[in-house]
Amino acid sequence: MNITASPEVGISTVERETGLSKDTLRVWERRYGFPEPRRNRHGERVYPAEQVGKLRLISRLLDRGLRPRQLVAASLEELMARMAASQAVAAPPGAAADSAPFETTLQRLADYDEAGLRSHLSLTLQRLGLLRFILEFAAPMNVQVGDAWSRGVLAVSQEHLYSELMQHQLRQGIGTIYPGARTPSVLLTTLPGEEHQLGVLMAHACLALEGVRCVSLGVQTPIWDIAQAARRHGADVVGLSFSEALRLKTALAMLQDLRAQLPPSVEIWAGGGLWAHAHHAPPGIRLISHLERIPHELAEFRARRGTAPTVAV
Amino acid sequence: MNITASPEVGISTVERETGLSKDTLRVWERRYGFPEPRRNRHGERVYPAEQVGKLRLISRLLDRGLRPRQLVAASLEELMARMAASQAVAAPPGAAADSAPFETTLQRLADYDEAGLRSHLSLTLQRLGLLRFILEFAAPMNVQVGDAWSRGVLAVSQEHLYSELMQHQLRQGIGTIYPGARTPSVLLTTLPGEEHQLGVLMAHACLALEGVRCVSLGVQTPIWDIAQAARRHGADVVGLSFSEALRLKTALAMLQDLRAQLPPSVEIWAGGGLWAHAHHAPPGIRLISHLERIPHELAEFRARRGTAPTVAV
DNA sequence: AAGGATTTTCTGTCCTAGACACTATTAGGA
DNA sequence: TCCTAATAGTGTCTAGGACAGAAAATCCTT
Repeated sequence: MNITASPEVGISTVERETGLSKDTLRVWERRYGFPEPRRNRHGERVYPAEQVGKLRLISRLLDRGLRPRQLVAASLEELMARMAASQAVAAPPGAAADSAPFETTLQRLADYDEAGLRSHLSLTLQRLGLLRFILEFAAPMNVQVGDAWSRGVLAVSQEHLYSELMQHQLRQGIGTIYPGARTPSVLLTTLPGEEHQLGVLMAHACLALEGVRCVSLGVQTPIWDIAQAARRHGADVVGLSFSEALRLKTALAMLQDLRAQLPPSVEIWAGGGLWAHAHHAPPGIRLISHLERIPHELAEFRARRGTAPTVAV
Repeated sequence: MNITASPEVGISTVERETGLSKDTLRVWERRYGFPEPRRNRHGERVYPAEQVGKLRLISRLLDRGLRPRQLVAASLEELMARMAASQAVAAPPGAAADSAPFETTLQRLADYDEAGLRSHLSLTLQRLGLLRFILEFAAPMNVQVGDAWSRGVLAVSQEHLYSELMQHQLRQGIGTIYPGARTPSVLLTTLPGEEHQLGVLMAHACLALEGVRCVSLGVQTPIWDIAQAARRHGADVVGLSFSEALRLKTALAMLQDLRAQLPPSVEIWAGGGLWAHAHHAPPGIRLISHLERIPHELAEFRARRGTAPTVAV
C-alpha cells in the first residue's frame, strides 16, 4: 500500500478527470507528442499530475469550440491566456425587457452565494407564479448559464450549483400542483447520455399545469426500458428532453430506434435546445419547439384522437 | 439516409444499450464466439437486434453476480429460466416491526401504479415527519429497492420511477426547512461515476434538520471542481455519498486524490452502502456508517474545533 | 469438519499501429 | 455573396496478444 499519495495516475483516471476518451489520449500522444506519459513496470501509461492539469484545461477549451491541434501544442501559459480571452468576449445579455433577474442570478453564481441565489430563485418563483417562472425566467436562464459555462465564465461547480437549486425550485412548484388525469397520458424522461434534468422538470411542470397525467422517470433511461414503461403505464405520449450536450446524429439514431420499439399509437414528443437548429422533424417524431407550445400540442393531440380514435382503453 | 429502420446496430449502440464496454464485447466474441456480429462494408461489427437482446439479458444477469462464461454459452431460453429463478429466491423482507409501508411500496412499483406510489410516499412522509421518514423508511426502502432490482424483480424503469418519486418527496421535505447557519459548513455531492441522488438528498435533509449550512452540488462533480468549490464556499466538510454501484477500489483512489487536493483543515465525510463491508476508514476520511450518526458526528466536529481550532474564519 | 491460506481459472482492460469515416475549414465557381 | 468541392483535421474502429486482479477451487491447519 502506498504511503504517499501518487502524483501519477493511469489512463482510466485521466479519462474520468478530463472527459477525454482513452482512445483520444493515445492518438494525441502518437500524433502530437502530447501528453507524454511515463510507463509503469507493466508498460502502462502513467500521467504526471501536471499533464493531467493541462489536459483538463485543454478539454474545457475544446468545449468552447477551439480545435485540438493548436491547443495541444500550446504551452500552459498560452492556454491560460486563451481561457482568459474567451471569457473577455462575454456576449452582452440580450436586451430583454427585464433582465435584472438574469443578472442577479449570474452575479450570485459568480459570488458562490448559495443562500442568496436560493432566495432569489424562490422569490422569483413566488413573484411570477410557476408558469411564468418557467417560460420567462427558468428556460432563458438555463440557456444563459449554459452559455456562460461554455464561455468559461462559470466553473463546473457553479453550473452544478445552479442546476441543483433550480431543480429544487421547480420541484417545489410541481409539488403544489394537484395531480391531474386528463389525456394524453405522458411518460417523461431523457435518453442515455442526456443527463440534464431541468428540461424534463420544466416540461413536467408545464404538463402538470395543464392537468395532464404525467409520469417522470428522471434521466438516462435505456431505450428498451422506455418502451417497456410506456406499455406498462399505458402512455399515449413519450416526452423526451434534449440538451445541446448530445450530438444530433446520436439523438436521431436513438429516436429512430425508440420509434421502432413503440407501437404507432404512442407518439414521441422531443423538445429542448438540441432542436433549435433543426429544420424539420425526424419521421414519426413531433418536435416541441418551445415549452410555450405545450398547451397547443395537447389541444392538437386531443383533436387528432377525438376525430380518429386509434386506441380503445 | 435509410428508409427502413435498420435492425442491425453498431458496437457503440450496443455498448449504450447493454452497458457492456466495446472491449468486453470484442473479447467475448474472440473468446466465447458470442456475440457473432456481421460486418458492414467497412469491416465494422454490426449486431442483429436478436443478439443485442440476448446481450442485454446477459448484462442484467451479470449484475446479479452470475459469471459470464456460462451466461454467454447459454441459450435464450436458459437465460430466461435463470432470470426467473433468481426472481423466485426473493429474500423474505426482514421481519421488522412495521413492514407494511415497505410492502406497499414494492407492490405499487410492481403494479406501475405511479399515482398510488406517489400518494403512499407523501402520506408516509407526513405521518412520520421528515427525520423518521428518512431513517425508518427511505433509507431501508432504498436498500430493498436496490436489492429487488439486482434480483431482477424490478425493471430499470421501475427503479427510475421509485428514485424520481422518492427524490420528489425528499426535496419537498427539505424545502420546508428554514436554512440554518450552524457549523460546520458542509459541501455535498458525489464523485464521478456515482449517479445515485438519493444518498445526497437524505444526508442533505439530516444536516439541514440540524440547522447546518449545507450546499449541494448534485451528483458526479469532478474531483478538481469539488476541491475548488470547497475553497470558494468556505466549506469545513465535504460530504460524499457512495452507493454499491461504484467499485471500492475506484472510490478509494478518488478519495485519496481528493484528500490530496483539499487543505487538511477541510474534512471529508463519506457515507452510503458502499462502506457497509468496509472495516476501517481510509486515511484522512471519516466514514459515516449510518445517517443516524450525523448529529453525533456534528457534535464531535464541534468538539474537535472547539478545543483545537485549526482555522480562523 | 470448519476456517484460512494458496493456487488456479476466469475475465476485463491495456497495449500497438494502421485504416477510415466523419466534420470543419478552406478554396473555387456561379 | 452564397453555395459547392477539395483538403485537412480528428476521433473511432480493428487485430490479437499480454497481463493484472477478482473469483473459485484446492489444500492445509486447527
